[in-house]
Amino acid sequence: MYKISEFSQLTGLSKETLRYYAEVGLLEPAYIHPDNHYRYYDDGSYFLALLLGKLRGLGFTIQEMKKVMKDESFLQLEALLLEKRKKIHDEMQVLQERLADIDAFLESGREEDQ
Amino acid sequence: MYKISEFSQLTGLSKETLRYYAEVGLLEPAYIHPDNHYRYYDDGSYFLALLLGKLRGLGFTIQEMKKVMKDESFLQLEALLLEKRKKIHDEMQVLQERLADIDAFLESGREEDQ
DNA sequence: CTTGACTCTGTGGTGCACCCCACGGTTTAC
DNA sequence: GTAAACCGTGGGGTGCACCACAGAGTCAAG
Repeated sequence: MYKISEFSQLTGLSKETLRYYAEVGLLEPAYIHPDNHYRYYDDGSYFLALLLGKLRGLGFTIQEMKKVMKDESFLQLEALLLEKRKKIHDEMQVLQERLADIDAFLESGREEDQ
Repeated sequence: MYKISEFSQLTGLSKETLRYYAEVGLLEPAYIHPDNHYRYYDDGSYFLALLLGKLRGLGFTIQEMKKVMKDESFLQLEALLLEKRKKIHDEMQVLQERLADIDAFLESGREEDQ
């Protein structure tokens, strides 16, 4: 059982982030001491925290991470990763269109100069 | 001279957006009646509002639009468009890397299953 | 036992680009 | 003249993912 500071160092997630993740129900501590309300994390938490850190790095939002955590067996993890993959792809499409729009705008500006 | 509602319809920018753009110094009304504080817009405003609407569609932030408006001659417009173009390009790079990371993660998951 | 390090809760702030609402004054059309 | 439509200001709220801080309680080491 780790206290929050130690767990923070183990996982690379800040104490505030851990508190926040607990608050939104993303990663609850394994145990909370009833008297002082200290949060205690265990090795199971550790595994989950690493996964969350990884997903965060991949650009997952809190809501998307929640979907991942809801399924304790992680059988859906692959599907959710593919879903995220598609979202990112769609975002890239939008950016691609913006690039094209800017190019068109630049082009129209150059014509006016002639 | 147009009052805000009419100008909103002409430009496609909502009244709240016009109020907001005035507040942040992006597009000031051509005239403000000293008694009732009504905002009045003219044809010069119209041109600028159309440009702002266009830039907004291209994903420009307020700060980026401010840069455009600071230069009344719009001689820098092309440079600012190219600057934005680069930013979008960089964003796409980030997304591209995320896609690759997700793919790598998917791949590592599949290996474990064997 | 003391002291310093740790923890908790609750609240406020961040940046972005607005939207919405209440309240009160104004204008316009009839 | 009156009622409907309009305008203003000020404030609060939105969603995201935290960070910062104050004040109070708690733990661990010497």
